[in-house]
Amino acid sequence: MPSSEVPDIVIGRMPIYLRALRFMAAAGQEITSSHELGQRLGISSAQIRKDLSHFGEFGKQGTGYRISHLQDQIKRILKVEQEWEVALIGIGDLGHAIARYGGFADRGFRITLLFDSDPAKIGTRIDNLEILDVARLKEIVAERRIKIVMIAVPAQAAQQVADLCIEAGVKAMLNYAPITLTAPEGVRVQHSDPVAYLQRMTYYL
Amino acid sequence: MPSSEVPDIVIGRMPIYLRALRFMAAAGQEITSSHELGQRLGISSAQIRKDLSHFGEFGKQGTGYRISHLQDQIKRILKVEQEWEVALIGIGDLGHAIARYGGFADRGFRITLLFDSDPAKIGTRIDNLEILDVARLKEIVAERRIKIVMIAVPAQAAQQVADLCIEAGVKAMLNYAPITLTAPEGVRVQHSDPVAYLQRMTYYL
DNA sequence: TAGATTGTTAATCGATTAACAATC
DNA sequence: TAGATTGTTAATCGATTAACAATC
Repeated sequence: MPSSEVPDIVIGRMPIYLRALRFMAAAGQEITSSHELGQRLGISSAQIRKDLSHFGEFGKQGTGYRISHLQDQIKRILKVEQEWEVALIGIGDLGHAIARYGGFADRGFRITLLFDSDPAKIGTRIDNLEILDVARLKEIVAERRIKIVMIAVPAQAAQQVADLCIEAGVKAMLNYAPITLTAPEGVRVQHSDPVAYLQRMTYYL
Repeated sequence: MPSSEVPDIVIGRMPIYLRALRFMAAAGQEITSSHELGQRLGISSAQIRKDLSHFGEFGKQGTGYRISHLQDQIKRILKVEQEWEVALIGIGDLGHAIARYGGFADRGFRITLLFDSDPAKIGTRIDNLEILDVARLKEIVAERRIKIVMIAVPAQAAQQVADLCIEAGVKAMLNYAPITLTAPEGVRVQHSDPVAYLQRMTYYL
C-alpha cells in the first residue's frame, strides 16, 4: 500500500536496487526475486519486499519480479524515466573526468552546462560543450531552470558556489568538495568525499 | 565509557566530524561545542555527544571541545594518524583525476601504486608514479601488503579486479564503478556512484 | 559564583526481521 | 496440484532524542 511518507533511508536504497536490476538485465536475465536481489546486495529479502511495498505491488507470488517492469517502476518512483539537465561547476581534473564520464546518459541525467572561474578555461570545450564563466552561473542556471548541479570546485569556494546555485533555484546538489555544505530546507545535498569513505573503512583495519 | 561494539552508523559519522573540525581549525578556531558542530552538520547536539561517548570523554563541561584535541582523538579512533598506502586501479579519466587529487595526503592516505590494463598507459607516469600492468596487481599488492584500494575500472571489469585484490589481501575497497561489488566477510567495500546519489535526490524534486 | 556544556540515562521513535496467509 | 515467493503484520531490535546531574 503506497504511503505518503517514505523514509529517506528507503529512498536511498532504491537507486541501489535499480543498479542491480540494470546489471541483471544487461546479463539477459528477465526475472528475479527478493531473495536473489538481497543476496547480491547483502540485504535481507524481507527488507527489499518491505521497501518496495511503500510504493506498490510489483511482484507475483511464486515467481518474483519481472526485471524490466520493476526497473520501470523504480525509475518512475525516482523520477528518472525522464532526463534531467545537470550543471557541473568546477572543471579541474575531477570536473573534467565527470564531464567526460559516459555513465549519466542512460540513467536519467545529462550534463548540459559547464562552469569554471579560470579565464584560461572559459570558452574552451569538452566534448563540444563550452565552459562558461561562473560569474554568469546564477543568470544562466535560473534561466534554464536547472534543478540539479554537481560541484567540483576547491573546498574554499564550494559554499559560495552552492549559495549561488540556491539563489538560482537549484534544488539538488552533489558536492565533491571535502566540506559539509549548508543549504536551506527544501534543497537537498549529497556529499561525495572519497577520503571520508576511506576513513570509515580504516576503523575496521 | 568506551564500548567494544560501536555501531557502524556511528563510525560513518566520525569522518564527517573530522572534516568539520578540520574546517574550523583551518579558520583558526580553537574551541567548539556539540551544539555548534551539530548546527553546522545538521545533526542534533545530543547525537554528537552520544557518538563521541562511545570512545571516551573528549570535552569539558562548560566550555566544549578543544578542536585540535578532538581531531587527534578521532584520527586515532579511525586509525588515520598514520598514512595508509593505497593502490588505484583503472587510470581512465576518473582514475587520472583521483591520482592527481591532492586531498589525500594530509588526511591519512597516499596513493603509491597505479594499475591499468591498457598497454598504451602501462609504463607511463602520473606525477612521477608509474602505471603498472594490472596483470601484476596480485603479486605486487600482496608483496607490498597494501590493505586499501580504489577501483576506477569499467563496470564489467570491477568484480574481477575486486576478486584479485581480495586474493592479494586487500581489506578495504572504494569502488567507483556503477555496480555493487560482493566481498567476503572481513573485507569492507564502499561504493561511490554519482548517479545513485543524484537519483536519490530526484525523488524529492 | 553564575552560566554553559558535557556525558549519560531513560524514553521515544523508527527501522529491520521473522513469520505466514495469500496466491501465482 | 505442489512448490515458491510475494506483501504485510507484529515483534524485535537499534538508533535518536530529551532531560538533567555533574562539573568546568
